[in-house]
Amino acid sequence: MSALAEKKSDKREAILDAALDLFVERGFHGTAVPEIADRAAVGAGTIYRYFESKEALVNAIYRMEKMRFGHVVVDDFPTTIATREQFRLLFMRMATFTIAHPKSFVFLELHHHAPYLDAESRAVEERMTMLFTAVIVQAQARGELKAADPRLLMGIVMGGFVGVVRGCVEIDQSLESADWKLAEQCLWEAIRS
Amino acid sequence: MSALAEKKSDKREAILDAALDLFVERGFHGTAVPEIADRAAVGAGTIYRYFESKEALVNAIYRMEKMRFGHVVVDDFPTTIATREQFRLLFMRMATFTIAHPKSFVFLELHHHAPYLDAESRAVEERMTMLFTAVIVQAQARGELKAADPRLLMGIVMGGFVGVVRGCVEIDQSLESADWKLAEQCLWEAIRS
Amino acid sequence: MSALAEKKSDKREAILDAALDLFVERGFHGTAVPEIADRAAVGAGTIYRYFESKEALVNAIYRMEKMRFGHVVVDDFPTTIATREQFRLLFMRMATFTIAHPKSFVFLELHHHAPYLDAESRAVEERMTMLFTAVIVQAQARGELKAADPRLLMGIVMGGFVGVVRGCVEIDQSLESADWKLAEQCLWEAIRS
Amino acid sequence: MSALAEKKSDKREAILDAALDLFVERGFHGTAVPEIADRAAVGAGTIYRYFESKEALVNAIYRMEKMRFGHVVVDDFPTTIATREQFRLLFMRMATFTIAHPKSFVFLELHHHAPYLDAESRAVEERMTMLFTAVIVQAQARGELKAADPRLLMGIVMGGFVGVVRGCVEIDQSLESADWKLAEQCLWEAIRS
DNA sequence: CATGAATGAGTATTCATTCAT
DNA sequence: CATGAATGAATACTCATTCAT
Repeated sequence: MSALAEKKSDKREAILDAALDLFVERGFHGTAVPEIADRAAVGAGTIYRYFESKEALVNAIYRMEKMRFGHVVVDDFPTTIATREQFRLLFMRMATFTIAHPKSFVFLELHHHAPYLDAESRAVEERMTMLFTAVIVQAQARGELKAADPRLLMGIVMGGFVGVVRGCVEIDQSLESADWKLAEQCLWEAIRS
Repeated sequence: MSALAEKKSDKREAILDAALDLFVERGFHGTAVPEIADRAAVGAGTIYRYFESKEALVNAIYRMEKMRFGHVVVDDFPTTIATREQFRLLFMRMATFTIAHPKSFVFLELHHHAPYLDAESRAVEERMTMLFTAVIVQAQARGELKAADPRLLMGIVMGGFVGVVRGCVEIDQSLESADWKLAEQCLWEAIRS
Repeated sequence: MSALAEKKSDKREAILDAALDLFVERGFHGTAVPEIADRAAVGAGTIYRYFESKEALVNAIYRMEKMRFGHVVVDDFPTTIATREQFRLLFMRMATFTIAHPKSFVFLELHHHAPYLDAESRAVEERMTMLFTAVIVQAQARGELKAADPRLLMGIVMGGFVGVVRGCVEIDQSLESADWKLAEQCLWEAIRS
Repeated sequence: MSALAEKKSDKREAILDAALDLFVERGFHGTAVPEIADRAAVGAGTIYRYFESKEALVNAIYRMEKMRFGHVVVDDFPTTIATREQFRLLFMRMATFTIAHPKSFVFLELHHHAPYLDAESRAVEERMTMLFTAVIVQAQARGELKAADPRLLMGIVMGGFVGVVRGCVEIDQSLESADWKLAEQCLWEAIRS
């Protein structure tokens, strides 16, 4: 109402942030709505002014974070540069996103295919998968990647990336300090022909 | 209570199986104890004859499965054969385990570092990690793997493996039919020097 | 706030109307204050400018409707005409009121002795009962009504009247079309000596 | 389990009794489930072992009491005796039921057509109404009742009966002491031709 | 031993009421 | 004056756990 910087609702944002944190820490079912309210410093009832239910809330977070991920990683993705450069760019953008929003990344990982995600959330996920697949297929056509099921290659790269991130998180190492360039090189060698 | 084959209690086994299934399907907090009892075809109270609490149950499963994984994957692991062979063996043993016990594998993945795992469960996990690390360090000493933090390499390999499994699960493809040899080759190339 | 016709506040009236409707449809506890606000097309807070609480609101309605009923039914009630005529007049005035304000009548019926009615509301109710009783006692003194406890006779007449109204409401028959004259004759025969 | 007299579940009965009392005193929406549990001296959760929801509970009570009423009032209703005798029997059976189960009677009155009654409950109600209607129509055919819409006559009689009961309840008079014979005579005169 | 009825603390959600704008 | 966002106590309902049988 007052400050210019307060574009959208303060509280909505606070709720989303708090819920993201807690869902990452304790899981969806392990997080009580009043806990979210407490951490967001709002009343329990306030959450229901912004989200119809706990499920609606988790879905809102999923879609928002997935799209944020998409904006950072796939927006303006160059299709004409060399495959090696494409891979590096993709990987580094993913690293950039993960460093900037580590919780978001972990959240997206954890909720990949959770039963409480609704059709729309799943659609957002699917769109992104198809994008990646297309890039891989194209590169395979140029003979620059191994001739395997694109899903296998994608599984290896995304899984490997997650493995690196998890390694950092588990030992409380800062993500900035990770050897992203080396990891990128490893995973490139995994899939290049 | 008579048959020789019935070493441990029938019921205990049934409970563990049912709980494993449900924890994988719906998560720890998403699974009610009476549901476990129903699927195990025992009374709800019976669960508490074998396990002190729901947490004790999930920890028992975690330790049991982790050790089963260990038995299949690391028992009698040859230290003298070539690194390439060591990697292939490790990878294929992991594939064997995952094909034989897919739920167990997914369970272990999902509960990696869950807050309700107790100290002992974490210790089991740690022991296994150290084992893998030792193998990697040794191979690095021989100059056969990239000279990176062993945790990075392990993250890539384990993550990549999980990525392949998840890929199969997501598209309901049988794990037997996955191209394990190709995946193994990819991940070897990822980490070899 | 300007027009002469707007004696009391527009909004107060709208709130009373909306609340009457909803209390009849869903009961006192079954009606949410914001619902009343919505139907009255005012803000939820506005209700509290006019009424101290939900209870105060229901009491205000009760007293207002009870007094409206009183004005139609007992004002200028002739004490000198024949008992038969008195009864006919009373009955037809009640019918007139019920036809004009069916919701009000049903509301009064439903909230007869509700625990959230306060002392003043109960007093309004009592005054009206005493009036009726006096008429009955007088007529009994003239030997024109059965020599029973006046409360019994009043119970029969008022109950019978309600029964007729409920019959119409239940089958969605318009109250105008009811055979009021016949009903009046029935109930007169019930109590006449 | 033990006592012979304990045919059905003790607790189920206690819950039904407590709920009947409270629904009569405070209405459906005005009664909290834990209040019912308290008065029934059972845990709140226990209610849900016997009834799926609060609505299921109120419907169970409605059906049970309606049928109990039916058993007392309409079972073995003689069709061959004189109409005057039929009416007296009906009326006195209703009085007997009301004296024996006053709360049940008031409950049935209050929940007549409540929106949370389900189709089955409504069907029970309808069956009884049709029974009464048939008796009235028959008597009209014999020219012993006024030639009015049977629903009107039924409304007058049932309404009048309720009026008498309410009169007693309001002044805390015992129902036994009511002058049922006189009331019966009044209502007979109301409808006889 | 095994059971499942019983429990009550805990959960998601609603709603009467307040108050800053 | 009027509002409706915000609140938190209260509600219906669930579920881990116990215990009499």
